[in-house]
Amino acid sequence: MSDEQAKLIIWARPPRSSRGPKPAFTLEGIARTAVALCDSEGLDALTMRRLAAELGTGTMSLYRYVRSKDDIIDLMVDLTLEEIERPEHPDWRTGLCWNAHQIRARALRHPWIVQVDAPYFFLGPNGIEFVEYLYRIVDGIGLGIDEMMRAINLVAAYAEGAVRAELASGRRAAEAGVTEEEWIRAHGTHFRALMDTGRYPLMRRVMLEAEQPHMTPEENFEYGLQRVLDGIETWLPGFRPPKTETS
Amino acid sequence: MSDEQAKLIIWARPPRSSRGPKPAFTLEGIARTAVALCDSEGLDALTMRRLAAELGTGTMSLYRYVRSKDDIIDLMVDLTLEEIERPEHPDWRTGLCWNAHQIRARALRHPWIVQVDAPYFFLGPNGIEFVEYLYRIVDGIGLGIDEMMRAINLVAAYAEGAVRAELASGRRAAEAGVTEEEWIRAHGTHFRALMDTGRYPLMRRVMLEAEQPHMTPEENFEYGLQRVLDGIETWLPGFRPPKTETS
DNA sequence: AACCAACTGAGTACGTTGTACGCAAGTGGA
DNA sequence: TCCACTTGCGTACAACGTACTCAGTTGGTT
Repeated sequence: MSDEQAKLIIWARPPRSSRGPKPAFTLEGIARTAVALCDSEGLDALTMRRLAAELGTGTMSLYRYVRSKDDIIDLMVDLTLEEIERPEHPDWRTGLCWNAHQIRARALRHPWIVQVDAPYFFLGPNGIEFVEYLYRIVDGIGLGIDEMMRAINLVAAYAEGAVRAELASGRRAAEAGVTEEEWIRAHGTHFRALMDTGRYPLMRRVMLEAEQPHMTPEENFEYGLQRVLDGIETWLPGFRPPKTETS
Repeated sequence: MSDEQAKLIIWARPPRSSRGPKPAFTLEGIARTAVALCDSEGLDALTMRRLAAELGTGTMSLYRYVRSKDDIIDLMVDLTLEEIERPEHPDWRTGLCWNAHQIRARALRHPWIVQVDAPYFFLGPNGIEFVEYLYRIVDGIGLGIDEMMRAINLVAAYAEGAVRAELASGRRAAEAGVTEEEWIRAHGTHFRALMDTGRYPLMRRVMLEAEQPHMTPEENFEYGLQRVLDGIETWLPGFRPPKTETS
């Protein structure tokens, strides 16, 4: 861990000389505090002043460790990859499926993640380890490096997009702060009127049937994921209709 | 168009009475100016003062039209849906494929879109028309409303996730402001050293083979999209070869 | 024709944000 | 011992979203 800390420093700050007082904090500690803060109070609560107070130090002290607030967010994203285990899998489909669910679980634990701009541009120690792990899942099944990359990116794109849609609308609804009844009163009548114009017969059906029990978000995610994996499977070289694995 | 303007007002502000001076602007005009501003200078350039100046009015005058800056962004997102045509398609696959490409094209024209938090929570006039259109694509092929919704959401999740990944890393690289050579010097050597540890043989292969020509982003997007559509197709009623469930 | 309620545009001001700058104090190699 | 170089951190500033306020404009009512 302290070995990886050294790598982090390269990204966030130039390496320290041996002169001068010992730093009172570590990048990891700072990031961990920031993650805890955002987990409980959301990304908007992450302020340099607030984070410093949480750490019991002065605001500007943080800039001895990072160059900007964005650096902190990069470190936070990398830190959350630490909690994703990396077991071996019997085949690529099981592996990619498991991975997609891990991505979703992480996003549910840390909902602020879907709000950060380019979460995968910065590759910290955990990120590197994670990406290598992804490639290992699709390695040895007869794919070239480009095909492996495409399969990984495809599953990642779906998982990110789906979980983002799942979380974002919920957060927006919460931010609006409206109780459900208030929302219905403000917009529901307007919507109902729009539906009654007859211009939107299909959306009308959606609204009517939306009142009966639906799939859980979890099941919806799983459904889409299986379709994506199906798609990869039909395209994979050596694929046989019954579940035969080429090795 | 002025009919739709009336709907917009319902969302953004209570309806106007006939008393008092005529408003100098329209919601659509404000949103259009804001879109032009963000297209050319990015989402960060969108400030209330800047937008007001662009319109040739006072900053606080904008608040006669919207309740907050977020309202403006909602209007902008809806406005960009206006430029997506809605032709008929011979079959659902052609339709969903075309739609995914439209989503990508829109994001390339308006890169700031992938930065807004929950683009589909607010359903403006164009958004409603667009969603109804999506349902029309998958209507009449024997799907229940839930299945239709799932098919649409799946393609949307992939398209959003893929285009977000495609754009976000590019924007981050641009923001870093580093020329390619500088980036290589700052991080490339660090990366090379990491690769030389032998811990990441697959990423090493990626880096080595990444120097030769790759697929264009367009082709990569198309590849993933076809896999997603394949996945839907294998699941559609009337097509039942293998039913592999892993969980 | 006169009135005034309801609107308009817009200036001023406030709280909060990220962070540049500077300084006193601490520390290890010379 | 010295001092180059670190540390934590207080102060300060520009820019942000927006609440408050007020003069000016308009059209329905009298």
